[in-house]
Amino acid sequence: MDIEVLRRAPLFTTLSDEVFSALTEELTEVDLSRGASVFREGDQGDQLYFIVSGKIKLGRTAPDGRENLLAVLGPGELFGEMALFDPSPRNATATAVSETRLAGLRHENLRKVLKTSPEVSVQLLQALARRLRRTNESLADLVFSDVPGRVAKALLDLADRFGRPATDGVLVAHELTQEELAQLVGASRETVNKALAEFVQRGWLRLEARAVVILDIQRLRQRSR
Amino acid sequence: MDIEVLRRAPLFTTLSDEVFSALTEELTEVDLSRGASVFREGDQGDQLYFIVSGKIKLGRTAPDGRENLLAVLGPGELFGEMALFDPSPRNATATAVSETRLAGLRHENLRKVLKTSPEVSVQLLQALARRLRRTNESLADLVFSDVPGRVAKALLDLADRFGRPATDGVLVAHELTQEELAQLVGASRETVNKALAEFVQRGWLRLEARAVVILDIQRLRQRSR
DNA sequence: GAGACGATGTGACACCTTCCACAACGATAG
DNA sequence: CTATCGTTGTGGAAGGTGTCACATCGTCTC
Repeated sequence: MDIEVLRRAPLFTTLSDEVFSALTEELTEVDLSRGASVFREGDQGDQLYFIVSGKIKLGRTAPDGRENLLAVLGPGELFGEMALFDPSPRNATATAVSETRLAGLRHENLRKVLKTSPEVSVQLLQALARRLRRTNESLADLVFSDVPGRVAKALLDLADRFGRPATDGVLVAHELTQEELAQLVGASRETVNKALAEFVQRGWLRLEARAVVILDIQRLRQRSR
Repeated sequence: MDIEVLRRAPLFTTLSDEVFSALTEELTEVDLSRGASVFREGDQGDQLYFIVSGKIKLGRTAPDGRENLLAVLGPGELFGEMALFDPSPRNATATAVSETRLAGLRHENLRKVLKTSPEVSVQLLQALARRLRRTNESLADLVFSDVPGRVAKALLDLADRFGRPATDGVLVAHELTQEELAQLVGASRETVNKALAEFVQRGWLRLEARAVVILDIQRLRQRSR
């Protein structure tokens, strides 16, 4: 188990070495390949997960089968925390977007940590507050922006979190298909594809396999408002 | 200050009498009339609020002036908690929908309580988790449902929280204008008005001044899916 | 290399929703 | 009582998006 990533995660940086090592004893390692699910909507579950490496998408399925992504999370981020405090079934499905390694923590073990080091609860509160803020943001975007605007915003957000400087811009290896990107912004694949094509045609982007290179971040940012 | 409502609120029910009375010493009373704001988007603020009586809407404003409601909250509910843990400006404006009385609690005072009774942090975590769950729900609705469906859903939700049995159905005194209801479901006032008119015409609803009476909750529920 | 299959690119059309326009209604102030 | 202003009720045009339909491309397998 690669504990370095965990040590650096906000939730644990404040912990003393002793508490932290006691905690790592309790962690369960989970490995997933693309498309594999950690849990599904409706499941019972009381486990909290940290992403050690890879990416996880949180999605919901409508009765008619359509899907919608709530978030795409990367290394260092956590999910499944709601099950710990709001005792109802999982309200989303968590699926690996790429090869992914997780560390799982059971409710009872987290309890122990919360007892011995209450500052962890503040960290958890912060994590939840941030997530709520992001979700509120997405909600406002859905109401205010058109599809191209939401695509631009999603790309910028992905760039912030997964982007790496390249020779001619920022490489965003999001590892999502256009179908998944469409589910993330709440639109059809076709419309997203046309939005992307327009951005490419304007010279703001270059498309690669499950990745984009942002060439003109200024214009893209302007279009996202 | 009417402390009965606070005593019953989930956040405080677990507190001992001593801790609770120490806490109430720290509360600030705030009275608002319809349209008055507690805080605005972009404000700095480190206060958490409980609704003693009345209703509060949390809204966001787009650069072009359009508005969008994140939630409408009633007695016993709390808001403004994100400012405590995610140290950035308010990302929403809180406005009274009717005559409203609030109890405000400053960050430093909450800290004190968290120290002496850590179970409060679990309650706060639960409150945030519930809110996140609700927001995720709204997000999915925006993607999956058409405007009439979202209106039906919003009415059912308001009925759950503010409804009272009446002679011929459930009276929902939401106190919102159709404009506000439209902002809540993320649609234009006109479209919402037409959806309501259709429901009335089908005999599912009766409209009253800033209220509705739900006559056929079954059909309405069916339409909301 | 030949299929096969998933992912991507693109056009046409239908439909829902917004936007604009205007009428009707109700409460409040003078 | 009347004028005003916010709210509600409705119709029609314009525009964005989803759906459908197919072509193209790439990768993996045999």
